[in-house]
Amino acid sequence: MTGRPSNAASERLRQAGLRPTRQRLALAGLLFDGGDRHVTAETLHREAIGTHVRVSLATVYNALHQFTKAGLLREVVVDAGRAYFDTNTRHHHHFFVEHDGALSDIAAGGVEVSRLPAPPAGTEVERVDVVVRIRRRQG
Amino acid sequence: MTGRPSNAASERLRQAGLRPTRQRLALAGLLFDGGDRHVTAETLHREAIGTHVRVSLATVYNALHQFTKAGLLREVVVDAGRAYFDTNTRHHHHFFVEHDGALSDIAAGGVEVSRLPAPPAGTEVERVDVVVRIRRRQG
DNA sequence: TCCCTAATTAGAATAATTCTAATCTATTGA
DNA sequence: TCAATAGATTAGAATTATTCTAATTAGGGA
Repeated sequence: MTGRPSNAASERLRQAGLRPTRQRLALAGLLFDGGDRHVTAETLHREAIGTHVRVSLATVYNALHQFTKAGLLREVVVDAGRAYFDTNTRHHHHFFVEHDGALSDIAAGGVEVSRLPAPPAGTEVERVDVVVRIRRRQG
Repeated sequence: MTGRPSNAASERLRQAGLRPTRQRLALAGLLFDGGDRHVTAETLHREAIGTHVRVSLATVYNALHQFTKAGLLREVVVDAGRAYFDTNTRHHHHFFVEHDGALSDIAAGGVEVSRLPAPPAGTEVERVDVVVRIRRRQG
């Protein structure tokens, strides 16, 4: 076992300026090997533990924030009590089921926001987020 | 001091099915005597203490949630770490400055959201929230 | 290889919120 | 009017979510 690790996750981390440590590689594998995902620190940590990766919850938080700063993830604000992270970093919006915390994407082209008023003097728009809160129909 | 309290705040609470207790009257006064406001539990508690109202932070949280359930307030989700409450309960949207937590309203008519995709099968739309994240222009 | 430096990890501390036991208040009946 | 009862309310304690920082680990040059 001499060669440097050089799989996709490792390369992705390297290019983001983050050392491909054991913990980060494992978390990146869970996050990026597959389709788009939405996670919280808690769900990702539980998943890591479930696959026998030894990593603390604090490290999961650190990694999620580092990945976000590096542009590999995007934070989604839909719940005042919990931070969600999305592996889809393209501009898009969300459906959110408050009852169970389920999140799903709406492609940017799927919603049109028009007639936005000018932002307050001295400020500029950074991003426009649309959250469609939905609930399961009773029955 | 015999007559029952019967000012505006008291009446508002009574109609919401909430006892007009000393704590609730004081908080309602701070919230509703004036124009529209945005508060967090922390800012409202600080304000109450500043006006010599003895009330615990937990009670402020309770009151904010009770007022929200009664339709006197509306929760605004713009920050994953902190709950904001808005005295403007009409349908509308928000500008949010992440750096300092400043919130301001955008009248419902000020934004148009069109071409919304149908929500996932078995669900119905409860509310559509638009958050325009802005930042102070550097300088 | 060893040392130096800087990045990284995770236990401890903090911040935000909720829970629940104790307290208070309104109402009823005597 | 007064006491007893039931239900609502308050706030200290507990929990949950997140961040901080000291100790550890790892990379790169001599």
